[in-house]
Amino acid sequence: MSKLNPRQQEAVNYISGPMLVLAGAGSGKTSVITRKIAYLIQQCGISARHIVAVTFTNKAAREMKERVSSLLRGAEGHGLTVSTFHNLGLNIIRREHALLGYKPGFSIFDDSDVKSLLTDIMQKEYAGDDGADEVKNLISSWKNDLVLPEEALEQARAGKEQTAAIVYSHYQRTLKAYNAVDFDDLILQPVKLFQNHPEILEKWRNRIRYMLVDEYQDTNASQYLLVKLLVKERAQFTVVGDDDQSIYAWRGARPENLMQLKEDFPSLKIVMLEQNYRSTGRILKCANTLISNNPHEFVKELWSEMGHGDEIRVIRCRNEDAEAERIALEILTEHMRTQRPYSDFAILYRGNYQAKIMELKLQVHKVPYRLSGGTSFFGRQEVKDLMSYFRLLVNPDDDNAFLRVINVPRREIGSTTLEKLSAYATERKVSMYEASAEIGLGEHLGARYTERLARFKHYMDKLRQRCFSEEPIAALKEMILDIDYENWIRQNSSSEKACEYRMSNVWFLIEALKNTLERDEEGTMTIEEAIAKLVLRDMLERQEEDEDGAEGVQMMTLHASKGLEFPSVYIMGMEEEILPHRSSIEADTIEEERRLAYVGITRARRNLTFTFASKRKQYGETIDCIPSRFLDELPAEDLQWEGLEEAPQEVKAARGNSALADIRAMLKK
DNA sequence: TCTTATAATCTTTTT
DNA sequence: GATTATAAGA
Repeated sequence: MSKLNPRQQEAVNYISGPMLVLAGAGSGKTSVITRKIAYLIQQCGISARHIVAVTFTNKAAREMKERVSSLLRGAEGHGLTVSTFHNLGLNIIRREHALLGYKPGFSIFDDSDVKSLLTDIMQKEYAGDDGADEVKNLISSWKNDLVLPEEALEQARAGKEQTAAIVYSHYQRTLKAYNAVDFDDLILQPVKLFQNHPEILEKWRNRIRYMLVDEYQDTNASQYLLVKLLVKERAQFTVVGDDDQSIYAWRGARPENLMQLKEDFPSLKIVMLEQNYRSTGRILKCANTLISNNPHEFVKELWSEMGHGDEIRVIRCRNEDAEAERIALEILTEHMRTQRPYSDFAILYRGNYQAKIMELKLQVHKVPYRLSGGTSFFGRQEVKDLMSYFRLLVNPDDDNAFLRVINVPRREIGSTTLEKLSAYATERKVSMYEASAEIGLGEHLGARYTERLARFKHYMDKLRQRCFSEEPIAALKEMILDIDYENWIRQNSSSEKACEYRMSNVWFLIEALKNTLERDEEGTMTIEEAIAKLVLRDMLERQEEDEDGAEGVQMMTLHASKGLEFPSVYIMGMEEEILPHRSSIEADTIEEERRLAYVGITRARRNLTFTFASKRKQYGETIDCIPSRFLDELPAEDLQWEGLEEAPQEVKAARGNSALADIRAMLKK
């Protein structure tokens, strides 16, 4: 406790009522949460079983767990729950699935599953699939706002919204038929359950005596309601958040929830943490000046005792190639000169697509790097294939998984056969998998094709039995050999090397499944649950870290960098249309982009460098870039510009940070 | 009826 | 500059 400053101590010690901790970047927020958990257990005599801490990412949950256990002795921490919102929701649905009308082994649809299902529905039923993405976003925001299909139909106004609402109800029925939930359901369904079954809610309330929520500004309406339901009258909770780091409004987060808290819980105690233990004064000044351009409910200003520090550099490069080259070379020479490990450096960017060129340059100069986050692993064909096999094994109702694996590898079952199977299955009201071996199918399909379908079903049936009665891992490994998946991958790979790499992903996934089963503390995990955890990416990142070791330059999106810190930070692509992103300029959500830049800046401990390109290739065409407006909002006296010599007159003038709007207008013309 | 080759489309961020 | 819809071969 002596390591904490007075404000932090206050935040840890106050347990008699609801509490909000407004924690600025680098103000020791994780310390407060972890120490508070230890305090609750050791000083207040609350059993760890009754404490639940919720975060947004698996990474944060894992880190918190580790830090808490280092503060505790022996079995004190046994039964403590530290998990993501989605994992908590999954556990609730798992335990209460019968009441919600789901069968055990239900599938979790990830983003790409949802998208393919929606395009399918729209093509079949509503002539055309244009705007499937838009519909997906609308449905997601309805779900985040606890709007059910019937209500959506009522309140939908414009034509677009109306079709979306119709698709929504269709979509929800289909999910139910597939015995599947999507990510939003993981929160929505528990909330519905608690609202309709007070006795179940009571049960969970008795289990959860104290609740802690991290990154509270990222909660959406349904997540907040879930918290509110669980803590209700007792109101024993602490939430920690920072409105300046709210960067997830686009997926339904409501930073207003911070204000709402004061209204919902009038006895709310607020503590503000403003001392920063991470960055130099210059970096903080940069961050403060930038964010002061946003309107504020809570005004806070970060300060630190870390000294003034070096100037912040802004480097202009000829094009995106030179930009990446510059960063790679600089990290290389810095590493050589100062012997600082590569892991001291981080490269941050707005979109994942920017990573590609950077990766290339790092490889050329033999700089080791670690690319973290991203959907890349689960987006891989071989991973999707295998996951679909897993899903179909534990959930035969999952038509989506069925369609993905039925012809992988080739079983000579094409679209026409599947159309007919689908029509028959719908008529009989069974899943496509179930329908595959039904006698009546023969009336609609030739013997040749019914035979092919039946053979597949019988194989999977046998495999399922083995998975549940004997060693599931061994059975799955055998399956991969049975279906000769390696050969299928080889045919679809450009080279033998690519094939090898993809097969290593396959075995990695099997290993991850095995480890998830083995690392379960209670020893009660079933294969269904292990697969569900895999979809939520739990247990996966840890293994990646174990394998690669920590050495290497860290590359990630600005979003993924939240909560982390690095001695040296490079933020690339500081240009209009990138940061702020084009669509944010159009939608007029510049504030969120500014907060994104703020998050990036506050990741840096000692050195901070911005880069931008004056020309860049897009759509295969070269376009002129305009430096980001955020650069102009930084304190000019703390910046050191570089590479402006050959810049066009307009950009040069922009440096002085005046009359910028005019110059921009000029450049745009 | 299934598979392979060519043309048209887009790119934010994530559990 | 890479991934999905469409058309022609097997």
